[in-house]
Amino acid sequence: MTSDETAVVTEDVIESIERSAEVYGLSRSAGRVYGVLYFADGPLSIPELVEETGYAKSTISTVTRKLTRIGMIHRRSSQGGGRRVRFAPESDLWFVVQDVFRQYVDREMELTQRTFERALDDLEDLDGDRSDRRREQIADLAETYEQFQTLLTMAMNHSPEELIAAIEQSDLD
Amino acid sequence: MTSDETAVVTEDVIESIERSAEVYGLSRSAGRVYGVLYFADGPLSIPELVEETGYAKSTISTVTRKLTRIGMIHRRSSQGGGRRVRFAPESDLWFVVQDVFRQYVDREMELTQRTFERALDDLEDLDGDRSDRRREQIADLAETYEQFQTLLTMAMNHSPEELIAAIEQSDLD
DNA sequence: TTGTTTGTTCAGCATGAGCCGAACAAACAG
DNA sequence: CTGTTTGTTCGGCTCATGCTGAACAAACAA
Repeated sequence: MTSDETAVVTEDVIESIERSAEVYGLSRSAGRVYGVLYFADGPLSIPELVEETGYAKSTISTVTRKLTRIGMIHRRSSQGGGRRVRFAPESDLWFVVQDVFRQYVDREMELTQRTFERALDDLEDLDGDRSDRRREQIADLAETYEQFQTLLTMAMNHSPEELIAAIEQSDLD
Repeated sequence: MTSDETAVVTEDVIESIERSAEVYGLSRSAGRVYGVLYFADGPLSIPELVEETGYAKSTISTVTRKLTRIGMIHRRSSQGGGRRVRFAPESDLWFVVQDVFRQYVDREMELTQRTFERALDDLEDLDGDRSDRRREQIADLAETYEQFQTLLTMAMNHSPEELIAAIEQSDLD
């Protein structure tokens, strides 16, 4: 731990990353680990992360596994041989968001739409004002949901630059 | 509680709404309350919601307050006079999303950007390789974040139809 | 071999959120 | 006024989650 005038400034930014991590459903420790790795001079091992973050070894082990699974950090394993594993941050966060979306949200939305479709099928056979109203209500819900789904799927297949350009372009009309 | 052949089908849809509510950071009970109101024949009072959902009165009171605050349901108060308050669902969910975003996420992101700017200012005065590297790293982060911010802000100022059309249009190039 | 370092797993503790029932306040009906 | 209905607030319970320390396994060094 060498003397470093930039440490204080960096600390503020890492705390900000911590808070953002929490907003997006990760733990504070996960944000801290990512932040430390982001500013590190190279990949860090678990003991080094323990030293830098102050968290227990077990916490670092769990957190690094989770962050690796969602692609926010990467294992630079077997570098220089040995058992020692090192972690490096993924700097393209948009890529991470897209990947997480594809794994979780997308699946959930498809399941929901399937439920709507099945409900509409079941109502097909029924007569009466009530079932007519239900059909309409569920069809409305399904349409809104499908719109969200379409929008998010399209967003996940483009870069932020492309999306911003597309919307700006359409605003010129 | 009259006999209703559509109840079974509706139940599946409400459960689906419950799960979606959880995904977006609300409680299961909040999803249930919204679902019941969505399919109700008119605004419901707290005792009626207790009857329909099975939750305790205190839970309904808390949940309706929260849903009202974020605009997912509305108080149809003082209808027919008296103290009895009734709740109706907001059917335009995109509107709700936009509103919640403006209140919470937007504020959080602006705060984060302010932190980045302050950090860059502080680093201005320092010399040396390390502070040069820090400046670059933080500038990268800030740029990514600003891109997200821009994108989301733009999304919040358009309808889903407009957004989908804009992206589809740009895909034709 | 024996000792050291690295990494994982697991039981236990603390904290926070959701929900409940009870107590309370407010409005109305008789 | 007394009793009933509606709505809010609060203490307490339960469950999930983050974090820890300790025990364990695996690789290396002596």
